[in-house]
This record gives sequence, structure tokens and C-alpha cells, in this order.
Amino acid sequence: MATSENQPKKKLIEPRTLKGFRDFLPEAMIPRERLIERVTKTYRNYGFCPIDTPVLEYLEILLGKGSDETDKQLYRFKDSGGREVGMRFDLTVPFARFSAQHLAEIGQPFKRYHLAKVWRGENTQAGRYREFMQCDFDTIGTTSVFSDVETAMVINDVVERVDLRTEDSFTKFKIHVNSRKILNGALEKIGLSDRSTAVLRALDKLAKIGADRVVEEMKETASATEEQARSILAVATAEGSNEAALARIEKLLEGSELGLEGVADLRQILDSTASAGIPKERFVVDVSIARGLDYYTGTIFETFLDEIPQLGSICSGGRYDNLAELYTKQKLPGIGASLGLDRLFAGLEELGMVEKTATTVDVFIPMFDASLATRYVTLAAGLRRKGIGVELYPEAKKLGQQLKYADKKGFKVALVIGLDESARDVVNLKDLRSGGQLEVSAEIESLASKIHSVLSDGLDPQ
RNA sequence: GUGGGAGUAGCUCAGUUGGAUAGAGCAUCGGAUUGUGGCUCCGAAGGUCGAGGGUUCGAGUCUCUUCUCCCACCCCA
Repeated sequence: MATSENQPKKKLIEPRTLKGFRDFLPEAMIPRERLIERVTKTYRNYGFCPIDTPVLEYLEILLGKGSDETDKQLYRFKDSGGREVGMRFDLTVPFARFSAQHLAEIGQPFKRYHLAKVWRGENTQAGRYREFMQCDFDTIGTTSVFSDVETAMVINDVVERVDLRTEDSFTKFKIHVNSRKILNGALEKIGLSDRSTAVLRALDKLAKIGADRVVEEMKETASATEEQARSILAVATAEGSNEAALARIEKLLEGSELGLEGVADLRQILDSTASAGIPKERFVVDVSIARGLDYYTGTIFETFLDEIPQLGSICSGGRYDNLAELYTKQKLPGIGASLGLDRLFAGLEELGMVEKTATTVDVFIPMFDASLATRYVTLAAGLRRKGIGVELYPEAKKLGQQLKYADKKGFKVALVIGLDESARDVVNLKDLRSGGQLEVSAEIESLASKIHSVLSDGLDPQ
């Protein structure tokens, strides 16, 4: 190999990232972290506990758990010890393994959340990447419908808090609810139970491609008759209010114990969430949502933003009978959901709900005069002890340049201290948003409270 | 994986029938301005024209191969 000293010109390595993989600059990462914080806080608010699992799993743990598609998308390789390994493509499969492995320690019921990156080697598209973050929460070890109710409430709470500009509730979204029991009851009644996957996959596309093409697809992929397909659609397209839709479905499913159970579950979810104060119109009974994955057996959720439904579901989940059947004989029923952070973030940006900032603190101290450096360091430390984040500029450049830097980064106030101020033991407190400034005492206690008031009320320009 | 589109400065793009040293705006850095940011003016830096081959006196431009990215399908968050 030729060394660089032997070459007339050093060949630079092109800095680049893999397709579907991204860097996050501060102005993207700061709001992203804020969103993550809010999601975490909401999950914890319900008693969900954090866990983590390895990025790599033995290949046999991951293979054949989703569809053939997920097998194809799996990042897999041999490690240096010759072991067949793969990178997790979701958080549910690792959780299933985790539950089976630690069941004795975690007990039941068990509620966990897990925010982590997952990897899928599929083709990229707008809002779809090969490395992306999922924010899962699950409750296992109980079949109680009140876990379904709680799951619905968590989804609602978490999406209500996505407006990163404010603390106010975001309301322009709908949670679509369905139950596999209703679908399976209907399939049972018309004798299509053995082809449920294909039928449901077709049904899932209803909103996208319309009734006629769904029927066509069912005939093709599930070899359903026209009559069978139409009768599934009759259940799936029950319209009107949630109550009216459920009443109609109840009629259509008469005699199907399973189907009626599904109707009862949905009624309970709607009733309980309404009593808990969640607006009724937030939920939409929608029998056409089916979810791709096969392991759902009961309630299903999908969440859409009112203004960009074409973005797809930003938070989806459902109930399953047996999470870890491939790893343990112990039956583990549960329910959970997953927030697609990157897709949601793409949506929030489109809706202008992401405030751009490149700083993590509000207060900026320019190094006005090099001889006062220690003075600045001390002042900054004092304010930080008071819980006020401060950035001190590291070089004694021209004041104008330092303020320009502060302005560009989005600091809200600057504390300007030159020889004059220092001698009189005062601080020139400048509101960078309005341009107004005020001379205040440099005493930490009063300075801190003054900063607080300027941060919340601003300072009039003079 | 299938189909379509596009690759020129960090970003958005211009570049005529093939012609000499490849340009602009924004962004970056510096100066005008050694006690005050956003506006203005001036300047600097920044390019293997995605890569490799071919045609030609001459290629950013034509041609072939290849790579990458974007869009749609499939599937999904």
C-alpha cells in the first residue's frame, strides 16, 4: 500500500454517509431531543419503565418473525467469531426475546418503554430511512381491556404534546381503532379464516386504492369470491358515528362470539377514554385498518395527522395473544404501540411545528475584554449554579462579531461587561430579540431574577 | 427488487451549435466598524464539473460503463 508521503498529493477520503443513514446537526438534534424527552416523560407518567437491548441479536432470534419482507430487509452478517448475527429491525422482536429470557425477574404484568434506533435495508423514500428511531411502549402479562384503554390514552397524550414550539396541546390528529377480533369474526363467518393475512393486507389499502381495487386484490391474492370480498368490505366500510358504526358491525357479526367481543372492547375503549376527558372525536372506529404484522389479535391503533394523512400512521400498535411463543412456552399476552419518531418529525417540520435553535442555553456572555476573562468565568459559573444555562465566548474577538455569533445561534439574552461595567460592578443586560438593554447589578441573586424576567417578558427596545 | 428522473462550490442553480483561466445567489470567514447583532458595502476562501473509459486539435457539454441520490411501486414507522 502506498503511503501518503510517497504521493505528490494526499488523496482525501470523501466524507459521506450511507444511503438512508443521516447525520443530525444541532438545529435538528435539539428539537429532536426535546421531542424524545416529551415522549419519555409521557410514557413514564403511566408507569412504563425503560429497558434497552443490544443492537445485534443472533440471527435466529430475528429471522422469520415478521413477514418475508422483513427477512429481506434485515441487516445480517457474520461477526468475527463466525456467528450469524443481525441488526434489530424493530423493538418488538427483541422485547419478545427479552421477556422470555427475564420473565422471572420482571414479573407480570410488566410495562416497558424502549426508545432506540432500528435498521431496515429497504429502499428509502420521503420520511423513510434505513436507520430510524422507534419509541415503543408495551404492557405484557395481562389481557385486561383496561390495558387497551391505557394504551389509547398514552397514544393520545403523547401526540397531544408534539407541538415543540409550545407547551399547549396539539389536537389536529385522529386515532383510528379497530379490532382483529372483528375482522377475524367476519372472516370466520364467511369462511376465509385460513387466508386472513392476504385479505387483511388488501383491506389495509382501502383508503389508498378504493373499494373496487381492494376486492380485485382479495380475489387475486386470497382467492376470495366476489361475494366474500364484498361482505368483508361491508363490515370494513361501516360509516357514520363510532356508535352507529359499531351498532351496524354488531348486526353484521351476529352469531360470531369473537366478533362481538371485539365490538365490546372498542366500546369500552371509547367509553373509558371519553370519561377520562379525551375528546370523543379523537377516536375513529375504522375497521379497514389491519396493520401489516400478523401477530396482532385484538385491538389495533393507527394515528394520523389531520393535515397530512398521506404521511401515514405516526403511532401504531395493537394487542397480541402471545408475544414470545417462539422463545418460551409461557404464554405472554399484551398490548403495545410504537411511535415512529422520524416520520412524525418529518410531519412536524412540514407543519412548521419545529422551532429552529442552535443553542441549548438562553444566555450568552461575550468575552468583551481579555483582561476580564476570569470575571466572566466566575459570573457564568454563578449563574449556572442558579440553574441558568450560560455560554461564554472563548475568544476576545470584536464585540460585534461575538454578538453576531450569538444572534445567529439564537441566544435570547447577552450579558455585556466591559471595563466600565466591571469597575461599577454592573452588567449590561441585553435582550437579543428586541435589542433593548438595561444596566443591572452584577450581584448574582438579583441578576438571576432579572434574567428570568427578561427571558419571559422581554425588554423594550430603546 | 421493478419503473422513471437527476448528478456543476457547504446549499439552490446558470453554463449557448463542443472552444481559452467553469459562474451567480445564499451560507462561511475577514474588512469597512477597537463598546453592541440583524441592514448595507468591500474582499477572501471554497470545484478531481459523481467516477472510469471512448470520440475529438479541444469535453461541464457528445458517447459507453459504473456509482450515488430523488420520485413512484412493493412493504412499512
